[in-house]
Amino acid sequence: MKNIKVRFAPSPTGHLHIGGIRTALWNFAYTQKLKGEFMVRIEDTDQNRFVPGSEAEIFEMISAYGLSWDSKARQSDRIKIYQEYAEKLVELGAAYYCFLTENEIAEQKKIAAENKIPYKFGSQYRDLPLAEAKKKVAAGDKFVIRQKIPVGREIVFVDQIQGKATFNSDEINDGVLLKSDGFPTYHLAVVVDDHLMGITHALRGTEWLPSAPKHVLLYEALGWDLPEFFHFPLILDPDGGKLSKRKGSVSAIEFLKEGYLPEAILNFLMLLGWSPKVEREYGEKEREIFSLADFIELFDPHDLNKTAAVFNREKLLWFNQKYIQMLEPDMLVIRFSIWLKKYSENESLIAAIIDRGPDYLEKVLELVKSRVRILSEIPQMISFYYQFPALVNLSAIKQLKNIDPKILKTVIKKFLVELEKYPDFAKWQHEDWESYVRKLAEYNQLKAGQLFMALRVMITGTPFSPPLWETMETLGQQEIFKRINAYL
RNA sequence: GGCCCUGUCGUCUAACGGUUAGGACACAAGAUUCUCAAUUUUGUAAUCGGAGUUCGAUUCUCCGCAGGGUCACCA
Repeated sequence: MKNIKVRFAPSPTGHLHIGGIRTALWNFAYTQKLKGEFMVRIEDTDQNRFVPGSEAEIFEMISAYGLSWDSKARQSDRIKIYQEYAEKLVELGAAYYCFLTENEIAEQKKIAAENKIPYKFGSQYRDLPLAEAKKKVAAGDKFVIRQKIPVGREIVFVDQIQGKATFNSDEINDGVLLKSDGFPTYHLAVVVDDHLMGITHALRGTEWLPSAPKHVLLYEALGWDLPEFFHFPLILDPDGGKLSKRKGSVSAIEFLKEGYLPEAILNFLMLLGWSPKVEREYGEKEREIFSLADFIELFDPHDLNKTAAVFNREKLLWFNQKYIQMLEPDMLVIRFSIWLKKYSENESLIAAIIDRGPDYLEKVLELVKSRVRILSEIPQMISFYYQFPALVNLSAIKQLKNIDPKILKTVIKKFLVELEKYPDFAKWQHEDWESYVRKLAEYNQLKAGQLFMALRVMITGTPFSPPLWETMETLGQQEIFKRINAYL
């Protein structure tokens, strides 16, 4: 069996969509599994939609998500080739020069609409003798090359996911193959490239299924073998339709900015339209955590679902939290530091973090780890470990409502005074802090929980924080003194 | 609207024509607990509707209905 070759073929028209990462993942995984070749082909044949920098971002994102390519190509480098094949198709009678202008076509549509009849494209140049067409071309007439779709033909091909697909050629119109600017359209370029580059398996979204018969016709005209087609379903928005911007990020780079871990996103994405084919005991918990390596081993595009999947952001968040929890402490430090440098704009916090060093950061991160879903939540959560928190009105805290502020103040003062009697308190561990504060509450007949809360708010600036004792240990006595003093 | 595809808990999904229709996220309740989380236990929740085939249908067929894709000199 010959080696497989697949391609991921994005257009540089803006940020790479997260669905593109899924497409790339499936293509990549399949080649990794079968030791094939994975090509990234930049489909930049629309000069109007070209966005500078977008191509570089595509490659950057593929790498950032842990994937890699074996080869790459750019369609704008291959214009000559497409032109040759367009002309060859004309010679073969599978295409023709068309001199209809866009205005003339618009006029056709308008007339159809006025007469309330469905519009069907038709060109009087379809059967113009080639010699005459060439004469017009030589004379400098503007033209496009259109595919000459045969009349009354049934086009049948097999899709590995959708099954046998049958289309009637009469429902397809003579689409443009070569535009008047000399660039090919997708339909020409994809067929020429896939053949010339030796693509064996074409994995792409179902939005391409309706145009697949056009491609089949082109393969046929040129006498080429079809690749295996896999048209997989789209990712849907919770509101229906394609995944849209309104409810959150949609581009690969935005998810990274928000502090999602690529491996978590990959794990989420691989399960959108696919599930592992494994024997399961009835009622058994099913595995959902898969590394890229696991996935490569298990994935087969033939197992892909036919149904579109809704992008469930809650579940993505859950995956991300899981992956953060699974990170070793030192790895979390590294991952967070990289994210911070790249995407955070909180300069003062960044400076403070660098100043205190990685060991301190590691301690701090371990305290917030189980509370973090995405990395961008961390700065807010850890800032009090680095910066003096804002003063809070204690009586506004729910748990401190029915406690006399005077009594509280007295106890807090005692807390500081008593503490000085212990010579080695600078080295106190969290257990020491805990037993000390508990005793203090007991002697003063204060509810332990209330004293804890008061200290928590004074030290951290918020009623929701990581464990108090560990936090005190981490901050150290000097800092605790300063913060509590601010309330006296 | 034409053509094509798809309908299992709210969502992602599992189930040789035979299971009390399973798992995960979310949600709810309990346990744990210094707060918030995390963890853990339990629970609520689905085969779109109608005919047929069959001893038996989530699974096969047909008809409805619903959702999606597509009908560009965009990919």
